[in-house]
Amino acid sequence: MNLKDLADLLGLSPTTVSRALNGFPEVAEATRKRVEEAAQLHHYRPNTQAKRLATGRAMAIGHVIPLCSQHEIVNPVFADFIAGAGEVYAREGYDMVLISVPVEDHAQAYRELRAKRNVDGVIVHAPRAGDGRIALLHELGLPFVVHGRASGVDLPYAYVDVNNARAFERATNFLLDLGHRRIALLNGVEGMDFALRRQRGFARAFAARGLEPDPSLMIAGEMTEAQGHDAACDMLRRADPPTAFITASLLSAVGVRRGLWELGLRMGRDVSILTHDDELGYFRNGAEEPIFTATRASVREAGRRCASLLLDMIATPDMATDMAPATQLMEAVLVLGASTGPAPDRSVPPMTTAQGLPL
Amino acid sequence: MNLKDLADLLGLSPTTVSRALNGFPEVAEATRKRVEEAAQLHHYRPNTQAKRLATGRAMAIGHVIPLCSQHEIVNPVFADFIAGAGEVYAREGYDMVLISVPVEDHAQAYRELRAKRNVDGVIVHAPRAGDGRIALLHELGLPFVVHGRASGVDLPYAYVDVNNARAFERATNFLLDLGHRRIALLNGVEGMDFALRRQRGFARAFAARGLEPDPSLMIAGEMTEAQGHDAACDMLRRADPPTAFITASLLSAVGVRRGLWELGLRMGRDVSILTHDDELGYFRNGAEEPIFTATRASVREAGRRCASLLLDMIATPDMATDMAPATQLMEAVLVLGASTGPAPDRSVPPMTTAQGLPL
DNA sequence: TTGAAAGCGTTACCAT
DNA sequence: ATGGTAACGCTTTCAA
Repeated sequence: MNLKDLADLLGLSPTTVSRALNGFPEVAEATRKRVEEAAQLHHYRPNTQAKRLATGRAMAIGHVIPLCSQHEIVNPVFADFIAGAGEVYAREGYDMVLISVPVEDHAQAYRELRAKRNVDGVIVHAPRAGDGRIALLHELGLPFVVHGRASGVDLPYAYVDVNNARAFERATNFLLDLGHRRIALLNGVEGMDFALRRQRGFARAFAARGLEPDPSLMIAGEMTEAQGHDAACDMLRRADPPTAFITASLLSAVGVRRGLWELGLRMGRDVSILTHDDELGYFRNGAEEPIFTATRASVREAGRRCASLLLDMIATPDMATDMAPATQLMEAVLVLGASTGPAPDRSVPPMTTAQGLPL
Repeated sequence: MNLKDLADLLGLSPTTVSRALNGFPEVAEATRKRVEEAAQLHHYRPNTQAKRLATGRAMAIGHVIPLCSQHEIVNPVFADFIAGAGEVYAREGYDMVLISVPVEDHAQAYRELRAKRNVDGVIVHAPRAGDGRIALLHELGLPFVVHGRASGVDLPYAYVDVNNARAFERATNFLLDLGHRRIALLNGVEGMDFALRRQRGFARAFAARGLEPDPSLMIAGEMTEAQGHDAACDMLRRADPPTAFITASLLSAVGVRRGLWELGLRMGRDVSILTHDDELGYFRNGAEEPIFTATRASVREAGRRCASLLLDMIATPDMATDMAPATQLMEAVLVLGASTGPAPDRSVPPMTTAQGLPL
């Protein structure tokens, strides 16, 4: 059942039927009703490909996943981001196309994407510092929104990001206020923009007090349970162990926690742990809540915002030139709960949400 | 730059250019060469939408994600599966379209998918026992491959699955052989087919020795770290605690392990833990390796196989009627390593791969 | 070996 | 308010 069949059936022209179904104002109300009923009855659905060809819009958004054989796609955060974005696309009638690209040939892949015209825009995942994709997409004139940012890229571009630097600065300050001086930072893979910003915030807190973090307590790598465990065991066995850990993901924190147990130490008494839940701006003390669940709402929200932003940009092309209002920085939220287990010697007071802080 | 432009440029007809580029045998070798060079030079890429409309093939596969507000999409396994499938699609020139559907209206969603013709086939994720989607897709005549199976569905259908029942039967037997009688099963969400099969295997091992598992030691739920932790703490504090745990995911196992530490117990000495890594058929003792990494290769492979299978089915439509050779059952692999920490009283011998076992 | 022309199922412009 | 017709950019059939 296509448009013509339906039109013939109704004794109308395809034009009128199309107009009726697409809500054009000039069609008579009685006609519209008749058309809609017939469409319903015969389960008519316009052929996507034909529509796309005729309108010149792909009605699809590409999510390009850098496939460096390792991280990112395995990141559970990714799945929730996708879920959030998917909500928006579904509502707006867009398809979400996943495109995994071996990191080697960005350029080629994006060019093809552009030339083949099968997406109207692109979400850029996992930006690195100085990420070349931004300049490339600019050059190609393909609308895009970055999930995160890319330090060192001077071009204007739309993004949705968490305030990673401030979040880690506050977390570090919190620990410094409690008297900690030897604080370990378990960060994400070097080169990733978010990791860079987190490190900056960490260093800034020290610098503000004329202090310096110990470089040997700062490590970068995959944010796995093993990373946390190994780092904790290694660092805590040294002559001058850290008294606190800040980790870039809940998984790492779980690992640190396991390390503590193995060494007979107690979280909140012997060692403090602050966890930043992947790209979300949540911190908490330890991992007394289920892994992943706490963060999901926020990542979903980020996905939703990225998608909406991009669809807006596509709808109003001139918006692309005036990028400033399109960028969104989700302020990090600090949620520091009491630690679990036996009452800690040094209790951890709840901290309020960081609202309206300047960037 | 479209086909006509290129043709004009070359002084050829669009027909010939199209033929040259699509490898038709009748075009002169010299012409083909000339066309290919010009195409390269001018970065010509056929318009996807036009091609799709003309050929009637969407050149896209849909991955429908049941969005029950909770599980599945958060499942990190999903991301790797997608990566594997993505490899195949990229190679074959297919797009991967992600479609998240609120569980309520399957039927409607699949019907639309079919009517709009924007995918050539579908991968069914997270099948439940008696999953209605299989009958629906059959009825719609939309090619599909299931990742997993659906107990109680009598229709023939193509799937790629792990031998969950046998994997859990073997794991249970392994523990029973060691003398364990009170074995806890920390399973996935009730209703999911894979969880059902795992439970069946577990029960089968007991039944084969005329034994019965204690129902109070069998729980079903989200496979999170918290699930494992809470279950471990709860069960181990009882009057007759389990001496071993079998968990349906590595995350749960990490939780159990944390529970042990908190209660002052040692893995491998006081309590054994066997972990089944999500849908992969890997078992191991504890979690001494990084979470998620061990499983990745297998899930990717499953993704690859599902995708290839579906593309084959699409290429040769008659294959759909003869489904038997299309199904693939990946035999579960048992990898039981030595436990970490101080030498356990009861050492855990390495177990070889299960190969060529009957279903 | 090449080309002209007719689709593919829409939308959009210009009449009426 | 409705209809004829020309795009959209490709593939495919039929001639030459």
